[in-house]
Amino acid sequence: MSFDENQYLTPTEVATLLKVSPVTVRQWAQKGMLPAQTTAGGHRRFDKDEVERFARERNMGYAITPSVLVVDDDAQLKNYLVAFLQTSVDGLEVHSAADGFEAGRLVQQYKPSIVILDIMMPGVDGVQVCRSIKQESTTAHAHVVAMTGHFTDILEQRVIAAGAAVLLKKPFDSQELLVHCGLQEAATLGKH
Amino acid sequence: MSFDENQYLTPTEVATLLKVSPVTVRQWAQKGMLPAQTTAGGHRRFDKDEVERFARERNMGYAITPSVLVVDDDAQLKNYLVAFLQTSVDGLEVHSAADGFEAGRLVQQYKPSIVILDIMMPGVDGVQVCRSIKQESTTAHAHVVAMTGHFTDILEQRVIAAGAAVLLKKPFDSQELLVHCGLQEAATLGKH
DNA sequence: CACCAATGGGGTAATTTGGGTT
DNA sequence: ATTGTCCAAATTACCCCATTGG
Repeated sequence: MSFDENQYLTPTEVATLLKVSPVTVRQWAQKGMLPAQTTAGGHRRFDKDEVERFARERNMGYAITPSVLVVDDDAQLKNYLVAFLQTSVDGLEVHSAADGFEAGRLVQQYKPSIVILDIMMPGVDGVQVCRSIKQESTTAHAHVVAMTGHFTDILEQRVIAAGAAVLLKKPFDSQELLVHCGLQEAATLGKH
Repeated sequence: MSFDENQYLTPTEVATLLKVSPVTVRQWAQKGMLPAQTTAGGHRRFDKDEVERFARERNMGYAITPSVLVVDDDAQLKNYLVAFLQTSVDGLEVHSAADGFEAGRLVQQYKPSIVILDIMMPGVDGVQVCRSIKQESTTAHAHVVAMTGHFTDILEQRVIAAGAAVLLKKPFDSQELLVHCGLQEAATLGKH
């Protein structure tokens, strides 16, 4: 029961995620169904990705902590969005990136359920990023909410074609963002 | 300060690598299972090679499979380097990225032991990328070989300060690359 | 030199784990 | 196929204070 930052999972953590007892997880590991590494003392450690794959292959309910990734080079807007989301939705895990490299790293690390993406960042082809997120199976599930200060119909078409759910025109209403993220209900609950 | 690399690892770094808590690393050190040097103030510093040996002797996972990530927007050079590395070193795992987003994604996914990085890619601040790789504990171990077509002493200073092992001036000799990657021996072996 | 957040050390107590067996 | 229980051992939490590194 430790932190979310760790890349590895302990047997009980896996058990909790897969809604099973630790003993069962142990068996799966012994039978080689679930690949595991070991510590010096022989305790097993599991890779998040392996567990996820294991769960998916067997259609098990895998309780992934929903998280949001905000990608924008405008530090002010980025920080505002992070703060807004964190205060609006209780317990929501929010990360942010200011450039393409960080965005890629965090997408792969957290595999967020929602990506709020500025598609007109200097030096970053947002449409390509969106396409990339959708092409990789480990991140394709992400709900991409794109945004831009230079809205055109053509751009909107391209962004949607790349897999985004919507292209928002800056500036936009905060509540509108929540709606497009599918978080409006959670937000209402969180405010009480 | 920077001869070559971070030859030494701090307790938390070791803990992250071996998928264990810092406390446990401390115990291992106390019991003499894992050799450690100590600072004047009594804090422990671990030798990279010792940690690797420790992990190998107990066949814990620990990224023993060395892998290389090539980052360059020039598709021709990128593909050449990938092909060259794969044929030079037998069984070497090589990946490549052409933009910042892909680079970030692959760094996080494979946590390569070596990153060959063009630091003057359009729209990508290579120095920042290098710094980012070195700052994150899960990828800080990577040996970064930077390269550029616009070599200056100032740039070299900045790149090295950001954590790269070297800044190569394009064009460079393939053998030279292997040397800076620490792969020359493996290459020789692979050729027979 | 002082400041400061993050990290590390020592120690004890609490929790978790693997394996055998049910 | 999954889980309960027992036990010795491994790992971790927690406290308090020192060190590290900017």
